[in-house]
Amino acid sequence: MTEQTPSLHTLKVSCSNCSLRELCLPVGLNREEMAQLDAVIRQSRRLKRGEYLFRSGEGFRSLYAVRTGFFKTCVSSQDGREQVTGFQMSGELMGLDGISASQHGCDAIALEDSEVCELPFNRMETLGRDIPSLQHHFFRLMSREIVRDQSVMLLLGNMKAEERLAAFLLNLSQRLAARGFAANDFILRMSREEIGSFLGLKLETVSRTLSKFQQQSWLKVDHKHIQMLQPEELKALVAGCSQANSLR
Amino acid sequence: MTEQTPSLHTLKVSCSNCSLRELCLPVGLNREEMAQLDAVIRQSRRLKRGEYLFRSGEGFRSLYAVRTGFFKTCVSSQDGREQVTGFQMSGELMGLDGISASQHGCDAIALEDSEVCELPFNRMETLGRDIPSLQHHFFRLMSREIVRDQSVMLLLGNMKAEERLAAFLLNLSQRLAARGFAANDFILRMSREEIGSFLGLKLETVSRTLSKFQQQSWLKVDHKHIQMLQPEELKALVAGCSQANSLR
DNA sequence: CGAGGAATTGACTAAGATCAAACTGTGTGG
DNA sequence: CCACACAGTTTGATCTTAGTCAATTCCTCG
Repeated sequence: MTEQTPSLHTLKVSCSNCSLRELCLPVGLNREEMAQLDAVIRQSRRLKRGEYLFRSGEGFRSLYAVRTGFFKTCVSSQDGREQVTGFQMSGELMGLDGISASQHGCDAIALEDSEVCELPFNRMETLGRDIPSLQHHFFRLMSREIVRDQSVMLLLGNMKAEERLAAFLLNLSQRLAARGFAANDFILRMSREEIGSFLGLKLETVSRTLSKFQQQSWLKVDHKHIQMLQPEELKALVAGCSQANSLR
Repeated sequence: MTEQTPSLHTLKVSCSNCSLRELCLPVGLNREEMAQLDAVIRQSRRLKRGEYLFRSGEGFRSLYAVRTGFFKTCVSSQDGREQVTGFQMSGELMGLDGISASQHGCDAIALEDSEVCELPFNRMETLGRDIPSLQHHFFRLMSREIVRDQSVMLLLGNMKAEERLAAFLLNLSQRLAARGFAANDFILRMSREEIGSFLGLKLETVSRTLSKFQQQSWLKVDHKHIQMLQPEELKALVAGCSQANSLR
């Protein structure tokens, strides 16, 4: 038997022993199904901060799951206006918008050095036919993305600057907590401008609003380091205007 | 042979002879597959103007395709702010957001007397495993919805009132044209308030902006009756700021 | 260590929201 | 069939919020 000795870099990462399994593919697969899945998912790819994972218009072949690091996805118009459509952290999926036209509909950019798993879509589709629960999981993932987008629409269409920022911070906090990080003490991976782009605000407004929250001692803001001193106050602010908290 | 004589009301509508087939399920099915599909899709349900097709929070069982008529979907926050997330016309699908949580994530309301086909989701899912092109079609549909939502985010996050309204009218026009209706002369099925809710504007702003377009003789506005006199001007207005025209 | 990008803060502006009043079809009930 | 009520719309006046422009400070990264 000539088993290849895997070098550290090409070490096959498998879903079966991935710590993100619960977040990424929470679907009851038996041992054999899991092996099939592992056979399809490509070893992880590393990206440096600022690197593009894919660009709008590029041919679509795969979905990508964040293993480590942090991404933004954004669409931009011809005249260069950019809309950040989401920020993705470990266990979250990118590229679902590419299926419809067989080409990516947005840019995905690493906001810090990151690592992703590649999920070749054709093979995942085929596998889904053999593993109903996997197929169902993909439908759910796509649906969840649609629900999230609807929350963003509600935010952009109806909420004031303070409400938007509070909702954003609370959502980040909650997602970090779900990954075992501190909920009330974290580092922003994105700039004020990127936050603004996501929230439909200008960077100055983001900055001012953060300062305002700090003055009210709801937050301690030290550049990218955020401490939520009174998360209840932020929650009270968005209590009325959010339906669920599915922003991302 | 005891063939049931179908009454007018329970007349089984079949996909195989539906005039919307190209819009709704543009997927190369053979005769037998089409028969399987017809067996799963429920006869159409009629709704009067103002009636709810489903409500946010209700159990999710089916997707719905508009056969005739016009719908809006909207999410609302606890304190009653409403965000219209889209307007649906014949051949378009509603309910995709319900898959993720097994309950509907928005309200769907008929804006005129309408008729829908019900697509029981579990059965469609099962059928998808037998008919790969059908499965693929559903992934594409969901992805298209995500792409559309991203355009709406770009609109809500970056565009001015005039640009939003122009993009909205052009999108409507294009979709009507795709259904064989006049592109430049149509009736709005929704109120100014509903347009505003969709576009993140107040009804007064929608009204003023329509008046402005009329003053420039880009439009003739007679209540709900819109005539586009100079669509090129509207196109020029949104040329820079839209990526594609996938609003809905 | 220096340069340049990111963030903060202030002053001013403008777009759209809000409030208010008047007008117009539409539809309903007498 | 007409009159009235009402919802939807238009338009004006004013106000508020967030955007724009600008100056300064402060990291961060090469």
